[in-house]
Amino acid sequence: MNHKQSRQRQRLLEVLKQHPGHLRAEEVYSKMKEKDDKISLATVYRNLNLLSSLNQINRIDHPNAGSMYDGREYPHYHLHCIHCDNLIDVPGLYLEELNETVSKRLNAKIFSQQMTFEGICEECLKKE
Amino acid sequence: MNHKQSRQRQRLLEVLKQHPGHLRAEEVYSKMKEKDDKISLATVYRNLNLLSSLNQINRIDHPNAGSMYDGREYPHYHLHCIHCDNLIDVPGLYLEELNETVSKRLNAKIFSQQMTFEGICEECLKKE
DNA sequence: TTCCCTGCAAACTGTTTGCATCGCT
DNA sequence: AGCGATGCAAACAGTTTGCAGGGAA
Repeated sequence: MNHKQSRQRQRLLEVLKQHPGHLRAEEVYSKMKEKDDKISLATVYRNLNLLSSLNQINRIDHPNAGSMYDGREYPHYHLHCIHCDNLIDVPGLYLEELNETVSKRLNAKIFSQQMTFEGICEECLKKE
Repeated sequence: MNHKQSRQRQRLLEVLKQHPGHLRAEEVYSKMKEKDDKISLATVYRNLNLLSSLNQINRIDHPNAGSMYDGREYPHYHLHCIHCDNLIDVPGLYLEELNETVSKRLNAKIFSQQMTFEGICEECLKKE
């Protein structure tokens, strides 16, 4: 399919690139409305889907809250803290090796990957 | 919380242990009904949640179809084929090292992890 | 002018929950 | 007896879709 450039899609991308953390669709939606960008939730979803399928943004499956998105450009993993429910970025260790080894072993083609560690983050460990 | 042993939970675990692939809640439900096990979908969900929080089964977030479960006992990753939409098991390479490095770097405690590669599986590549 | 994009609302899917009852221990 | 587990149906949350109108190329 051929894509046109729309104000909404452009702004949505900016919102994600500028935000340091992770956002769910609803949050992107309200962030854009705060900025006076008229947009509907359906459009947010459509653009999140489009952009992540083009690998321009990352979709992360949050175990308790649907999908979350980030605009990070370098490959990374996530730690999901089962106490505070936050996602924390983790450097993408062994990524090259993993992709190569896996694609060779399975004779598959790999485009991206998503690694989520389940555990307890530093903050929450301190509180215990 | 204290758990009792119930027929339904026991059988549900058997179903998952015996099945070589991955199942979603609805599929577990119908597999159990085929076997004349009376069970409700709500109970399937409750037990899947319980067992996976006890790490007796694995929950995998399927990008297009909610959660899937497997009863595998060895740690492994998954390849999600974007053509046929299947999940394929992948050996859990570098897992020890990853867990150790990540928990040290973030000062976090890690209980489990979930890695999903997005790509095209061997079968589907052949068909192209 | 042509298609893609959008807004709105309705529809859907997967999952959770309240309540009364059942059944381990 | 006591408390967790279950079934049923209703409720929910997140996401998708049909349709008519708007806007890039």
